[in-house]
Amino acid sequence: MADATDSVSSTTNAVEAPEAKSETKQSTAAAEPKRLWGDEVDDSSDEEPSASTASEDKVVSELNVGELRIEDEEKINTFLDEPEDSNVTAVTSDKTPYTSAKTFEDLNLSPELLKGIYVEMKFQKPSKIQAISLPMILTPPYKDLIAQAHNGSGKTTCFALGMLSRVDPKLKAPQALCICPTRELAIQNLQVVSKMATYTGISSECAVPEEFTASRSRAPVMTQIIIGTPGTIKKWMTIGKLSLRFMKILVFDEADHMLDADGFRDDSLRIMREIRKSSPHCQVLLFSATFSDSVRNFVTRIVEDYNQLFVKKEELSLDAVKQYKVYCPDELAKVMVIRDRIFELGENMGQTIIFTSTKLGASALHKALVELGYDVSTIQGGLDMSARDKIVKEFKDGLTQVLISTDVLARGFDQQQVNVVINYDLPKKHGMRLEPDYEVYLHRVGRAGRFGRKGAVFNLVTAAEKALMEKIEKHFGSQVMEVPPSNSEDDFKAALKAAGLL
DNA sequence: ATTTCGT
Repeated sequence: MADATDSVSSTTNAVEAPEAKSETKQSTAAAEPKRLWGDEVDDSSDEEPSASTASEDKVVSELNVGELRIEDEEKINTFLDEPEDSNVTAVTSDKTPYTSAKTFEDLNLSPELLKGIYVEMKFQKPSKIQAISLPMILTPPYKDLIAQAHNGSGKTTCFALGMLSRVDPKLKAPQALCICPTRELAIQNLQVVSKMATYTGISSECAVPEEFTASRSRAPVMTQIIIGTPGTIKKWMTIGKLSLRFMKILVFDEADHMLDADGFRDDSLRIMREIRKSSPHCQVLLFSATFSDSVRNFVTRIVEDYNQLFVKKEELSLDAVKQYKVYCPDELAKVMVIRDRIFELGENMGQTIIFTSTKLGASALHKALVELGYDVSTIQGGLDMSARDKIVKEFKDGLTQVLISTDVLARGFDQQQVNVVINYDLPKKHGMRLEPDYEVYLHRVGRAGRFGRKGAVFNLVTAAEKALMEKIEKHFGSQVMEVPPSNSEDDFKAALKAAGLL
């Protein structure tokens, strides 16, 4: 693959940056301390001494990716980095040479898959994260991968292409499995995969709970790519409907949540163990925008000989949107803010998602806003499957402007028209009054400003939540501007203007 | 708390 760069990189253990200039290899890497994937990468200002990036003769590429630094450790680990803005770091586990993909042609994909990428998906070239991760995924020996990727950076494409290119189109048996935390995310991912697969003849289906269908009455799975939620996948496995013998690749979307003790860890591990029993060489990919400390320590124990890729915390999408806080004396004030400010000003701002922490809270807010005469819809896990599907479809079709949601949509939900996110309440760690759930906060924020679009987040904060808000600001080190709740529209107008929405 | 299922 990648014949264009053969002469440069055939003997180096390198993932080349997409826009790497061939002349730029400099020997400045010696002083770089070894950094493991589990280490904190944030808050420490520039650990990358920018003095070494001698900018005189440097052509700044449009992707802002400079040359890679290569450093051989005494161990087999090789360290790859991007000096200029080291927001993506890849760590390979051995000497397997990887060359980053400047184009999709570099990836040795089938012509049918390539056509799907260009014609159906209308992609032109790999995003930064795709350029680096895809060669790691697709180059034999197929190593496991732990990848932290921005919200909306195209990580779905990474594992979708991974699955599609590892599947043998002629073998009519399940060969790729993707596990997601919610039904909605599984359905969304399936839509991406099946669109990408248009010309390949590769089949895909969802393994999610359905309202009127019993698993036991279905035929054994012959679909090649399965995307689903833990419960249904487990069910299909235990009743023998899902053969694992031909499984080549296992993907965890929102991997940190899937492997969090407080999330789906038990289910995920059980599924993974079963697959490894039948298919010991099944490749495992872990993708998420966030990895909490405890999870990333755990994760490195369940995969071995893995490649890894991570980005700095401050690069994780928080800067793409403007964050605001509105101190509200009580809950009524929150409703008034939504009514008088967001709804009144929001006409041309695109769609809005209002997050609540509980199903009850979602229903209560729904009731209040409907009573005020507003047309909102609400989704939460307590609803019928068909109702959930309908509400998501209406929102994705643009028929609904405002959607109230629990954290069922906090992760991964991709709707590019969403420019405003409202935290009706702030995410808290389970059972902890004063401890914010930073990961959920970041994922909620990530629903706005998809793919670098403009966006604004309004945190509606009561006195009881003030400490949470302060901790969140401190944790991310990002400015959350205060907007007064009631004085005049002008403050909100200014906030929305600053966010680029008015 | 939230998610997913089973029972």
